[in-house]
Amino acid sequence: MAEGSKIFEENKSWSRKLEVEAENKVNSLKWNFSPDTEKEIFSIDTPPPYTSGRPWHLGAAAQYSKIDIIARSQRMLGKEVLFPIGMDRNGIPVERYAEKKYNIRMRDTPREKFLEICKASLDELEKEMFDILTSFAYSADFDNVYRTDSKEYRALTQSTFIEMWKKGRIIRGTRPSNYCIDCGTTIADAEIEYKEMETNLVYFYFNIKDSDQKILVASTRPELLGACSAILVNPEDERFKNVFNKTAITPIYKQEVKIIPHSYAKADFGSGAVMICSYGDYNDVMIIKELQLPENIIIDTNGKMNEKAGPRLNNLKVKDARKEIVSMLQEEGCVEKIEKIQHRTPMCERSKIPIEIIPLDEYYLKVTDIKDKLEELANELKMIPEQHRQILINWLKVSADWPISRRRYYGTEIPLWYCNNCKEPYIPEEGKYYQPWKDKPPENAVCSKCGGREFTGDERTFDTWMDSSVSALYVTKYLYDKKFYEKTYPLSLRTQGIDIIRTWLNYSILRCYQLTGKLPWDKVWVDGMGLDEHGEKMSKSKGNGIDPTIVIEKYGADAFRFWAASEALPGSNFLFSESRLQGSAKFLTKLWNVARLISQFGNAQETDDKKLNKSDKWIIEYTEKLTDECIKGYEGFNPFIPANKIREFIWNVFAPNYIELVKARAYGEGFSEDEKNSAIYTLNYVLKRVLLIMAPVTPFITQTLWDEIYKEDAIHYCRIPKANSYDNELLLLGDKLIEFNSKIWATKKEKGISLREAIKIEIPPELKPFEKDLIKMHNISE
RNA sequence: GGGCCUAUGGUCUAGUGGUUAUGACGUCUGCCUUACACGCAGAAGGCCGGGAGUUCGAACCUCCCUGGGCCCACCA
Repeated sequence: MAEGSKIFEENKSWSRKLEVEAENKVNSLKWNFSPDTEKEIFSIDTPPPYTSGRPWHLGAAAQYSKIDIIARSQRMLGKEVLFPIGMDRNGIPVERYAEKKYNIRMRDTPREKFLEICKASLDELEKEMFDILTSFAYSADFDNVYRTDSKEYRALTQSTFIEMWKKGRIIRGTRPSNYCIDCGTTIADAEIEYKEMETNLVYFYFNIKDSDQKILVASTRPELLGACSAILVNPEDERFKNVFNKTAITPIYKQEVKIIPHSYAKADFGSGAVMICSYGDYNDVMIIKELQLPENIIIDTNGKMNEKAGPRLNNLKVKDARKEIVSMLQEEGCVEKIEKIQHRTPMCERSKIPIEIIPLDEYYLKVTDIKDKLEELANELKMIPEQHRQILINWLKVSADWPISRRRYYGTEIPLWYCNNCKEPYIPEEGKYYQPWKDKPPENAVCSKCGGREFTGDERTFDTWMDSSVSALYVTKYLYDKKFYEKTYPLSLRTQGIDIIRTWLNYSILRCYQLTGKLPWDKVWVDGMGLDEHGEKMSKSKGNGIDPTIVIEKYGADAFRFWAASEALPGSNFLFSESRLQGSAKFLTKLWNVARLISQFGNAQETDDKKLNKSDKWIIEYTEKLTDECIKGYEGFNPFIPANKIREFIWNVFAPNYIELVKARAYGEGFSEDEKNSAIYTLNYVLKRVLLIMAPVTPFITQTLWDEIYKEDAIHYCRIPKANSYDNELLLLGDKLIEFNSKIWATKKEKGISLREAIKIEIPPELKPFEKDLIKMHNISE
């Protein structure tokens, strides 16, 4: 050990304790970005994590580790890296968090007060997020954190809305919308998830007008009977031929509805006759539109039936109304039977309750008329890995206009006022942050239609994806610094998970393209998801989530990062495994001990190539090859390659085959000063190189060793040297050397003698250049 | 019903036409060899999901089948 090296004397293994000691140095390095650089610019658009606090998702922490490896490696490859960090702070999750924590209800709390509570919650949670990020040395520009709820960010969101409004890309419409009663707002298709649920399929009779015939209808939504506007039967269905186009009378309500032959009705489902109501599901929406049937809305936005549903159902919740109407139908004696079926139900992904389809007046961002262009863009985009492109394309094919208004509080306000006289919307100029629910419009505001000067503000906010989908514009200062923007947009890389392709990726392309006419990035890197040890998605509700901070405390951040990098190729899902994480920690200890050994020889004098021993030349060639492979991995944003290549090199080549080979020479036992120097020089050469190429993956241990042994500047400010070409023949000879070593070890084992005992064995002629080292290494006797 | 992805020793994972098929974890055996027992050395363990085809040659390319995953549509 290096003389006086306390850290090596006291620590035989790498540990979290040593990381914490290094944290100050590693995390105090500054990563500000300068656009006026001579260097090539590399800019990354990373997901601003939602400010949800602990426990953060272990899979997310692993993904951010990989993203950090990408940023660090690009710096060490000589690029000027724009690596911003943002916090996504808008939207329903924090509102729910605040409601739960303080036991309040958003709509019963004064808006101003509610916003304050949300903001305070976010500030607390945000601190936790930063602590986690810095605990694994996330190296974004923390001096310039952006927050999606800041004035500046919201002004950008609003400006982009205003810009699109002016371009005619925003439409207002009363369309049947996905409505979550719990959230009290419209949600987008992308926010819906489906769940198989058991439900009752109720069979009941309608009378046919002016006849004693009946028709049997089956429905899972009998409470919508009052909104029934038609009955469909299949045109091929013989059972119903005699009632085609006749009029049926709804039970209870006694309304007249037509029986229409339509291919949508499937003869083999239920009774073969389906009632169309406004609105039970998407098909009702389609059919009512297609057949121009009347719309009769009997569910209100509070999730209760209204007076049109009749006195017995009025004011009942949907679920209760469903039970009640079944009783009512039974009282009328028209229920045939009730069947239990499995039903795939659309649910709100946040509140996990079934959505209702209710027509509401909302704003939409036009998508349908540019779907072809979007698909073209999706095909132009460079995707890493390529295979995930299809998820985006599939989604684009089915996506519709995007409803962007939300009836919530904690979000970016829709910057619109309405003329008190004629209701015409007034839209302000871009560039400022507007809060129409509490502020008056700009002083000079005049209604463009009637000249009115009195306005009422819109009280709604935007979908949060309206904010996050312009992150690429915010981090390139689209609104605030034209020069900066021109230097950095489009960005080099978008990094994200596979789970937000249909939201973040899709919406970002849509929005940035509409505003700039370009794709926002050159390439998109899409990672898979972190799963638990059984391959199941981790989630709080399932209780299989793992807190990354606990894992990091136990095994260390570098071990965690190394595990994240080495576990699977980017793009693949990866399973959490404590034993493999432990394996990563063991490898770091291996590296630690390699360094401990080398450090005790001190530094060597510079040596020219000719003076190097053959063994030394060999391992240097190997190191060049390794460097080359790692650089290629980094250039492809693939931390898997360097992590695994370095581990293999250290553990299977360098430590057992090279170090053992030259250890005696490094100690100077029976060798000349030149030979000794050659070994020490080479050991340091290789170690130094390994630390450099490994620094992006494991910033703590590499910095610690760098400081301890080389006492130079921060390793993370260094460049990875360009790989030299390497001598393949010498490498092949080295493989023979490795084989020969194994052969000797196996022979000794066979003979039952210990590794240091002498053995008589012939050294193959081709390995003569290594003879002197080999004799010492294996104690080969004459 | 449509689409996409995937299948490699007990587990996880590399490998895109010619390799004794990679590595990790686990297992077994022997070793505290003055860097490391979180270690060292050795070993066992794979008809590369099944079948057919292309090819001089296939884990790798094509087709079919089967299992797993994801997305979309449908399910009154």
